[in-house]
Amino acid sequence: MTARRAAAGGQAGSRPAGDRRAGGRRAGDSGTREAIGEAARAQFAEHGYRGATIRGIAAAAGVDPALVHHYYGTKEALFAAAMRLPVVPSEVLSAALTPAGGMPAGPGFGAHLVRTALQLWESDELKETFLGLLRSAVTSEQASVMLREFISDSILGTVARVAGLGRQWSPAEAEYRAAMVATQMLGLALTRLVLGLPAVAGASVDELAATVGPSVERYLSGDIDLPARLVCSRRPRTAYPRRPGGI
Amino acid sequence: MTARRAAAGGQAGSRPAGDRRAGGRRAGDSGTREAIGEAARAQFAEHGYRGATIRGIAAAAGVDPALVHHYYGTKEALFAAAMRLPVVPSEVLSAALTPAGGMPAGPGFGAHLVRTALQLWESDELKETFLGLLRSAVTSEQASVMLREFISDSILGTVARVAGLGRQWSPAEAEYRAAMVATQMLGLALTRLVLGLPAVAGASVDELAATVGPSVERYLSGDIDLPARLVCSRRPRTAYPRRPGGI
DNA sequence: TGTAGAGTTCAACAAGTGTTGAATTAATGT
DNA sequence: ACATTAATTCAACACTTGTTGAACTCTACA
Repeated sequence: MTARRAAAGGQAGSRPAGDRRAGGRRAGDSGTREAIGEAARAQFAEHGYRGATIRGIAAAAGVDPALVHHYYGTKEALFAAAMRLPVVPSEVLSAALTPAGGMPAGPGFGAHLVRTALQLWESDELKETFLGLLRSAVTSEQASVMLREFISDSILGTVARVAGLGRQWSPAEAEYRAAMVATQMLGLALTRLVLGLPAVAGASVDELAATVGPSVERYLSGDIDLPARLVCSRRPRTAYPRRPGGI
Repeated sequence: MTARRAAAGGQAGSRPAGDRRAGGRRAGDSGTREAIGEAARAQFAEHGYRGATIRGIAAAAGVDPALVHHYYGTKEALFAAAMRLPVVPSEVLSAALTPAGGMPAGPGFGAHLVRTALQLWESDELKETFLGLLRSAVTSEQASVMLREFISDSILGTVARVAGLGRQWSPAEAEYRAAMVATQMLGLALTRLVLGLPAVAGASVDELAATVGPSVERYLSGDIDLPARLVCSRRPRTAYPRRPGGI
């Protein structure tokens, strides 16, 4: 309660603290909208789309539930707004993925990638967005689409582009290789952040990077056994051939 | 609606179809309890613990919601009962993990393991249990504990035991290696079954086994970079040192 | 035949959900 | 000083949720 004042610090508010009259406008430009957004991101990250409630978000922001609907219309819209990444991740990713001293796809690149990702979601608002997306995508159709697009467009595209520098990959092969990386990285996130498997959650970033890195590197630049249909690049891109989970 | 008759077929019921009087006992031993259990497993698999509702489960079983509470007491108890594996998986796993012709940890063992797992949850009641557990573990504390224990005890233990035949691993090292396998396999399940990433969901079992298999094999029998604290086996087992997700 | 008991349904309660509209207060522009 | 408008709260609606207790109907057994 009243966590809003602390959370939205530095935006405005020259009025004395502790005033809580009933109804009425408070100040010209309080950071309430942003406070609601941050509270929503935190709640979605912790409970997922279904588990997070408007009343809970409002309480965390120190605000009436009706204000949530006043600023963001519906719960879906609030979720979409809260899960919009604060920074466009492609540039951040490209910058983070290039190790100091050029040579993006050289040896040790996999470990560098894993370490970067682990550090990125170790403590940040990016972690909240990612966790909220992951927790919600498992049950909500909308969130599933959002996470899928987020992974496909932003993450996989960038990873494939950076890692494929100097190589001649068909788009289909690049997509497949990047998807394998996603497979490993999402499993790492799931077991470490969500499930809390002891051996994974208890390991350090460097340890995990050293162990998992070579697998990722193999997916990106190794001599893997590609599906036969991908070698001659007939580009079956974004074909969505099957969806076994019924999502 | 009235899917119960079809779902619980072959149990009993010698009365004419289409009767639906109000109240009262129907027959001596209808398979209602089992029908409710199956409906619950399906609903939990599709919507997760929070998303599945008692009324929905009852409707899927063609039964009054009160009957659900009559047989299984509360929703939590129903979930626990529905997620109890129909077959003890350790024996199934051990049998499935040993390729025809001995030599459990030889070359190609990783691909065999991946193929086995993919086929196992391709179409079965095991897939429903697993999906229900996975979908629920992301938001429900109880389900998270269940899935963690399920993975730690049943899966990881068996995998580590089978793969470590003839090797001298400390328990801590075996646990770490098996956890890395879980990392990869859970990521595969998440992207293929839940998220439906095109490149992963569209690939065949054999293709994925060929691509992912070597990674798993490396985790199990390869020369990986182990954390330094694991080499001298001071057994920090089940230590739960940290849980970043706040689960 | 009668009685105990299991199977089943009905109706409702209390709590929590997203959402809405009216009312209230303060800042701002004229 | 006055009207406008944005920010905020209150109170409620319509709905869904898990859960409960009473009632009803049939079978099984004495």
